[in-house]
Amino acid sequence: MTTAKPRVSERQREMLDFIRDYHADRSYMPSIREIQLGCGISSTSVVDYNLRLLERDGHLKRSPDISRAIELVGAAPPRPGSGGPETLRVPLLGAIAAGEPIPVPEADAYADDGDREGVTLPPELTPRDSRDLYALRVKGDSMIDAFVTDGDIVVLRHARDARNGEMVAAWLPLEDSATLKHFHLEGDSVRLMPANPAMEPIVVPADQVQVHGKVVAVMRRVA
Amino acid sequence: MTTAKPRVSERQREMLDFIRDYHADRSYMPSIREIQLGCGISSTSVVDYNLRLLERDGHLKRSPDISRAIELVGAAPPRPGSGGPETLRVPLLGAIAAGEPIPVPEADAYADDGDREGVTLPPELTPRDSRDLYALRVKGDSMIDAFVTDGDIVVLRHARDARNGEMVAAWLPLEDSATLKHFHLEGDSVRLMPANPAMEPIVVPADQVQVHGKVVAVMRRVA
DNA sequence: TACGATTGCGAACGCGCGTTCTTTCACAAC
DNA sequence: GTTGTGAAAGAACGCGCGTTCGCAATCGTA
Repeated sequence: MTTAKPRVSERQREMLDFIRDYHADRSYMPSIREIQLGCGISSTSVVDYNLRLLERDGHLKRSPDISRAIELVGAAPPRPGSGGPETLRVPLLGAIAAGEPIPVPEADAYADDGDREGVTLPPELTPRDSRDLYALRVKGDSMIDAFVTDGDIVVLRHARDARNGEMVAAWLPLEDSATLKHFHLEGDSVRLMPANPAMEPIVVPADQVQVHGKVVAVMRRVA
Repeated sequence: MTTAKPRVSERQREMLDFIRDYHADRSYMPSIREIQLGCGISSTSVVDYNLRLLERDGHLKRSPDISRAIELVGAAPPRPGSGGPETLRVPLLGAIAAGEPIPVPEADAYADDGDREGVTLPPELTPRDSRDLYALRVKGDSMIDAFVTDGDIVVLRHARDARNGEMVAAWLPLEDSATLKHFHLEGDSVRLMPANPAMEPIVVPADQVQVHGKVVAVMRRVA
């Protein structure tokens, strides 16, 4: 445990408990005003103030301007197995490169565990939620400035959307191609940043891009 | 399982998948407009319409007038099992950064397998010769152009020399510090290239540099 | 062909809810 | 004393986002 978590005030402790309980009960998060009411606080700004501190100390994450966008980071859902360092096998579904198609990670890809290619993910690289993971081999240097280069293996989690700045596997239906890019939603259009100064960003209407997954880990074997 | 769940349309299936993935990723729920975008639907009212049907059929629960107030009723999917091919455990000996000392990988470091930190190396990253391996955590961006950045874990094989161009952990006895650099032997002086245009290469006589190991693999966990 | 039900589309409307600005009070530093 | 800082309070402000209403397209049934 490397998370540095200084003093939590009594009030912050109560807020964390409330949020945890609320989220366990419903499965969505409470609003600031609900936290205010649930903890007997007399102003929303106090809730905001303490949430800000809790985020600074790594107890939770917030997405600005989004309703009920609180993520609790501390308590990971209990792993089903014991406690030991387990490795995870994820399917290696193919390659991804600028301008080349990639196979879609279908559900049946997880079903047959046969001789399909795969990579083993060490626990150090395994995210908290280990579902819907798959791996792709990187072709080309479109993400050269994001420390991802030709031949790397990227591990992705299947997702249909992304937050700004995240590295995603983006599918362009019109061109029938997919790339690894940084995702930026700007109004109604999406900008895909190649993270390579030699390459142009791609800007398309938001409905002409489909996110297939977001990168959660990178592995490389140096010659 | 007593839930009566009639026909789910293709679109509803997609929406359920999207919501599930979204909630697994963040821990809050998507808004109607996010579902619209994520599933390629052209109107929010269509999303609302289908959510209404999904709620009627018991696939989820909604709280009216509350943002992102969707509850999935289905059971959480089981975690994928463990079990994989042979992985290799290598000791994580510390950190390496421009201008900071690193501990020397001594032989006894491998001896005690106790509570010293370590990383698990998947077979895909394991070199043919798996002896004398150790790992370091990268501090700083001195190798930013070599696709290695702050926080990465580099796996090295213990070595006292290197060929030109290889990435090595170099020890400078005079400064009592070590760095991750590209190694270049030129006559009887050594040039250590930072692979970062903002940083100056280091040129020193060959007897003032000591190679400690060469990088054989890189691992990174993306936030 | 007619007609209602189903499904989908787009655009307002209006509350939900995060954010910010101003004030206040306690306490420590100088 | 003055100054600075952490904690709290209350009130607006304004975008986020669920909701609703009008209207087209498709389909089943008479």
